[in-house]
Amino acid sequence: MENHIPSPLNDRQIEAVTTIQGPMLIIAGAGSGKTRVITHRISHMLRKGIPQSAILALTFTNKAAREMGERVRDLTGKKLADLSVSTFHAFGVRVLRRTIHLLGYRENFSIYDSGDQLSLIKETARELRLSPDSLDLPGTAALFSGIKTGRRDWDGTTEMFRPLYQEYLSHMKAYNAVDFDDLIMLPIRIFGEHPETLAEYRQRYSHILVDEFQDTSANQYRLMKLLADGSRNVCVVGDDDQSIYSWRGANYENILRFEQDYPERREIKLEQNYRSTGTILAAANGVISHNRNRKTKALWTGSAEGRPIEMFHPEDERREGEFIAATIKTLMLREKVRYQDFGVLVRTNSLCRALEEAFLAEGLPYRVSGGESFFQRKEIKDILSYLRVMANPDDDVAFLRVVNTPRRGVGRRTLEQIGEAARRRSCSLYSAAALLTLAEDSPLGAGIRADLASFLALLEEQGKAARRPRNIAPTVRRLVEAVDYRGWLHGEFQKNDKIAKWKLRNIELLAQSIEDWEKDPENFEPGLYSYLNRVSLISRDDIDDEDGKGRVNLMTIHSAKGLEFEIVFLPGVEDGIIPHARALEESEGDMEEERRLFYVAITRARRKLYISACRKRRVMRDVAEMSPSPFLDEIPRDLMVFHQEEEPVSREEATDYFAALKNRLGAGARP
DNA sequence: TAGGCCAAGATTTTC
DNA sequence: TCTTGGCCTA
Repeated sequence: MENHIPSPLNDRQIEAVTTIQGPMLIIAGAGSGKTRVITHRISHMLRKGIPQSAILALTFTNKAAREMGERVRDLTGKKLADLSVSTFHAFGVRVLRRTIHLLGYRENFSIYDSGDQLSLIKETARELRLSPDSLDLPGTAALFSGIKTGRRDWDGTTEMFRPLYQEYLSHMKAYNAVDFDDLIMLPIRIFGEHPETLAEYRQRYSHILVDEFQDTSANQYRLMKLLADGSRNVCVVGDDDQSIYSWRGANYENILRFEQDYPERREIKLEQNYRSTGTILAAANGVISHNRNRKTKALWTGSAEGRPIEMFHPEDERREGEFIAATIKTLMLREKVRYQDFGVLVRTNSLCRALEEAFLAEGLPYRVSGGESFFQRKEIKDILSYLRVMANPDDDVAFLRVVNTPRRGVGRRTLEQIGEAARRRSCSLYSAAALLTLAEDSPLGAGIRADLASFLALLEEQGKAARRPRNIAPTVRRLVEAVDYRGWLHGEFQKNDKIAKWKLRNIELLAQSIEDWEKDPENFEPGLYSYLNRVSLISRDDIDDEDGKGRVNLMTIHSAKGLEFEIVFLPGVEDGIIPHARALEESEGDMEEERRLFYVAITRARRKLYISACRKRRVMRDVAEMSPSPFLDEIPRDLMVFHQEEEPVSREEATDYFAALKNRLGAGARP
């Protein structure tokens, strides 16, 4: 059997791949070939005769799930339609699609993302007459999430928000809506309250695998354990040093918990790094060794030292961008590095802008993952909200979003009246609106009643259409016409016609993507509900992977986890950015998480690492003096070379330089 | 009562 | 820089 396994796997890796019964903990250091181990392990299981439908692999991002699925397919040469590789949240949705009725929800439930959540909290606060300035919305949302998932409890300072929370919950239930936390919590509840359902799932999934285990939350762990305790064939793969999602409830102590819960486990440490040069690894080790809460491990590499890490201190973020763009161009010419082999990794999305400007100016093709996702764009959310109301008329948040977009004369007063009616009858805004258009004693004027009535009729009619098989995309196109979204956009952006055109194009792209999805022969469930479920979980990194070739990658460190690049640039390595000032405010322990983040950033690089820290930086409206990140002191000095700030190379000079270089190379002459 | 205009405030990371 | 909320006008 073993000779089916490609030779480059080392002994530990082979052990990790071939031990498929019983619990297993794999501690996989950065660059230790983790993904290969996981994909080989799955294909090994398949070869051993474990049916694909019995395997459940859980990951963190859609991207990771998709890549894992693809790799296994490549490895086995099979389609594997029954193999479950998905994110925890997507798995939660699948469970809920089948079982949510057990909790009294209907199957057309809406999934609220954080934006929807914020609008609901805001709306609820308004109803409760809470003064809006006493309310820190994101903070409240974080509190609610903490309460719901059991990470926090009410205390002296938060107690006052309790009624708001209760109200929030009852609204969610009334709207037939769930939030991201619910996608984990509700399956746990269902499994707890309905042992026969749990038994079914245990029966089905005899082999469970969890990737990025250090990022599982306490509840994801519970969910995993519920499923795994049937067979106890559960394999978790993680690295405590790369735990960077504690703000989302991730808890690397799950590794310790796993060791307690599964005392019979096999434990394997993968410590050989196949990715980076000795220099880069030494820098990473230097940094991470300052963390006190970690499992000791010694990452080593057989690779050569490689070249030193280059440090820059540009004057401001503009210079920084120019420097990075120019360096990329130089390296491409001198070392024949391809665009896609560069990764530019930032702590916060806001740092992207200056870099993008520089790349645009230099004509460097780049790809940003992160920032505003396609599905977060206003025009897209508008259209999707229309679909959501059609699917689930009880979804008040979606209703509010579309009821006056494009404007149809429904203003504040009208909405108040609809809201009042809804409260009195405890029904949705949609039903209340329907009622008020008909009622004899309606407080609404005749004009507005007619407008509302035709709006509701439109939703009704298009909703029916959208439910017909493979008819979502045509419905979207018809809808755009019917509400004259085009005319509205042109009106809204009179001064800038380009924006209007661009937004319309986005909508057409959306319609196109829906059409592709509906027509995909491998899509076994092409309905409206399943479409909406699906798009709610699509986040930033999920589109345009095809044309990612030939572009420089610009992304946050968080979204770079699991990826690697020949050459990595880390801009903005300044105190207050990494470690991030806001993160440190929350608690002291977050310093270690920030350090892990920096560690993850460094270990993405295969061959060469550039780090820069600006002296000044624009922050919102004004310019702030910056100082270098304290983490830089943790990198051994002898691994770095410092660059004085040079005059930025102008475009003409650069062109001259390249021309000269080409001449020289062409002539075969030496400098 | 709806919608336009202006000023102030704001954002760490993702499913 | 962009978004949101409040105020004013029609």
